[in-house]
Amino acid sequence: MPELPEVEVVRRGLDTHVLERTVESVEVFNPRAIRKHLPGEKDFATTVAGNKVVATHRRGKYLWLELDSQDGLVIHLGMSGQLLIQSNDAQLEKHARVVMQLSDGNQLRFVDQRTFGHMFLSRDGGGEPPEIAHIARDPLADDFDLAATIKDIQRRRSGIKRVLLDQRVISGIGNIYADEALWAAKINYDQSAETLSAQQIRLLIKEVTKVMNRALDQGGTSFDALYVNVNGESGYFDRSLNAYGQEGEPCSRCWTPIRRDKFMGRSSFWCPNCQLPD
DNA sequence: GCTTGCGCCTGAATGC
DNA sequence: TGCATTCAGGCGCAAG
Repeated sequence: MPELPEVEVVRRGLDTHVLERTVESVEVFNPRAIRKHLPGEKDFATTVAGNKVVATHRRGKYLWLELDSQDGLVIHLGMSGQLLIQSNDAQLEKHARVVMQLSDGNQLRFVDQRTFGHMFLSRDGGGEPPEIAHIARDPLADDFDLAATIKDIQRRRSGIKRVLLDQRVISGIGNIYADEALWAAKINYDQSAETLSAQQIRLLIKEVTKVMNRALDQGGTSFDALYVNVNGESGYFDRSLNAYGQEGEPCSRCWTPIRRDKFMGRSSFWCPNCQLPD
């Protein structure tokens, strides 16, 4: 699934292939893809069409295209979403949800098998879309405030992993990066955030940032001219994972078998020796 | 206000 | 063989 580094790669791709182009027409193939655009399909298509893309932005895993009408086209890729640049005559993908005809003869296609992704038009007159104002800065953002984030984490009583996944506290961290950062920092996923020291949290954020930067360096180099995002897969999957998906495998630090727990309707992978519960 | 549980969705993998 | 069930997880809603 697209992690934050992949979303940033997509944004850069949009900068190259969509910026300064006009959206000539819009076709919605699955209304679920624009379920958050409350005025509906027809309004979406007619309001987006005719506008030029003047800037691209990202916050956490949200993208938005700034249009010359000052509206913002907000996009989230969800679990399986891709943005592809294809020529007009290229065969439509099976899971194509929204197709936008661009003025340069190409199409911007939103393809999403599992339809967790979505897009909508924010009509607030430019600037940051208010609909995503609750999304915190991610660790790669220029204005990410480390000290304030540490303080915010320390006042939460939930388990640290739930806090890491809470986009209002810190954005861009998914299940995989959370497990890997917790493993690297030797912290149990269920330990209450308020019991962690500032130093421990700083280490956690440092680890997650390191992983994101590595994936970003990788993703940035495997970029095809006609593909904004090649396959929606994380560059992180190419690297060896220390915890995520490693159930039963020996921990690479202490050889204790990695354990898997049910957590928030998903899985948590952790080393029962290195990441002792509090 | 804060914390917690879960529904949404598809297709691959697994179970009977 | 074939049908049913489980699993994956980002996000936001709603209940506690």
